[in-house]
Amino acid sequence: MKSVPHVPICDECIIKGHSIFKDLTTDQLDSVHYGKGSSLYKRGNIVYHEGHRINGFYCVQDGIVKIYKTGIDGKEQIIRFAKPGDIIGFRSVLSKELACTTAKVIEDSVLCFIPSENLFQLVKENPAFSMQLMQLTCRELGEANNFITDIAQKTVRERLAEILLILMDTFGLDSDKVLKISLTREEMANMVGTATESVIRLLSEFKLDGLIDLHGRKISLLDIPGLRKIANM
Amino acid sequence: MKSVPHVPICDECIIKGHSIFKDLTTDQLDSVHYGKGSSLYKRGNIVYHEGHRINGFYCVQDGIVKIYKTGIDGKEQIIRFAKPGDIIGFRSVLSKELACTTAKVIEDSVLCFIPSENLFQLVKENPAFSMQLMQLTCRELGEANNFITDIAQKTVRERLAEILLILMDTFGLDSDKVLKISLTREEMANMVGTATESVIRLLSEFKLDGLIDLHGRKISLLDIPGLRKIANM
DNA sequence: CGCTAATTTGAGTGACTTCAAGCACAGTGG
DNA sequence: CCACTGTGCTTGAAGTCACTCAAATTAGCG
Repeated sequence: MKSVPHVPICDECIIKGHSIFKDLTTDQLDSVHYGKGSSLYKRGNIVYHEGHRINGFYCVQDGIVKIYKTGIDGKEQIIRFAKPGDIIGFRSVLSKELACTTAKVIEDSVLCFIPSENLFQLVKENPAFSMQLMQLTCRELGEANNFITDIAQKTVRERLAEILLILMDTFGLDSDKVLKISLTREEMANMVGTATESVIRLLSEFKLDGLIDLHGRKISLLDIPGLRKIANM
Repeated sequence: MKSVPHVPICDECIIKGHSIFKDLTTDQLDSVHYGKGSSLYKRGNIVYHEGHRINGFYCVQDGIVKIYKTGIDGKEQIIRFAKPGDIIGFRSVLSKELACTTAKVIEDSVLCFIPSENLFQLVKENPAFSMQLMQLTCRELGEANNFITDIAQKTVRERLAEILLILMDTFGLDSDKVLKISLTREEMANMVGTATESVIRLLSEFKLDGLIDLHGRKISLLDIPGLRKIANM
């Protein structure tokens, strides 16, 4: 990572409008802005490491960050992806625990770092901000519970179809119905909780059934209702 | 459920000391106390239903409540158990979503119901309380992430051993090393995310290996290090 | 410098194995 | 007596292993 020539101004940040920061006063937004640092992270950079202490959280200004846990013999379990406007690392800051996940950049990113004290100060003086933060964690918790149920009850095939649809909802499709996020088959396997080979096999099956089309990492979702049916949603 | 003859007084509630309520002023505790209702719930009673709106949350005064989601063809996925001092339903209240889980009493319980407005009021006027609540949800989120990784990567055998240890940590053992919570094999299966038969078979295996002892629903944990080894912890 | 050669990384396949689900049925005990 | 526990047997989904092939990176070198 390296520092960014032009530090993005929170006040002007597109992120402001629809994020947890939307209830901050101009003064509070300024305090975030002046307290923060911004850095450019290249693909592959680690933002923070599982088990390490972090003394602040990050706001994704640009790029995509993969949040994952490392399980048995180093196998990754991807928890979520953070895209512009999302914040990462706040869970560990708030609960005052060590980071329980690793954050790795998968598309060159600009991240703003906001120190813990700043966060705690805002919670103290702005109840609306606290509510936003709480709602965010509660929504994430709800999603985590859904995922637990899926992973425990659905087949790999169902989960893979579901993940494709979730990726579509999160990152969208471009003109040719191609998913706007590029993942390796291994990463997809680490989301679904299966082996890389199984993902490869199932994706070709989906292609054979006319549900999707494959060109390397480009995956086009051709038959969304069909995928939804397989995913049991 | 039926109303309790003697409404437990928050001020005197043992729960107060170690719960999210510990930072409330006497006035605030009073407001919770006078705004709340208490009811006795018998085993099998449903406290709230997945998909329904709930206009408040519950504090478990006594008993055990099972929190679960209903997945494909009605199969339960147990998310957690709530014991005295725990609060349930707050996730949906805070995120202003419909309940994403069902809460069912598995040991006769006394639950205090605290209306949403009351909760929002406290968040507004007591930042320390907000912090407690946030830390609670963040810790739960961390646990959920752990569970996702486990269920995605560990075998049923490993998960079952782990669940036994988690139940020990949560509910403790009595004099004879017997787990202080009584679950059906099906409920254990619904925690682990497996079939009832698999739980039965694995429990007998564990017994054969001298790790546990079985007397109906009474499960004694004989060799905790052994279980920990199997669970990969 | 430019242009192969060498290495790495990811996608894809086939053969084989194994874990665990599902079904059917037999006890059993509150 | 019905819900729960327990057992045997079968089958299938998915994991593992062992490769090939293609593309992308890096290194080597005249």
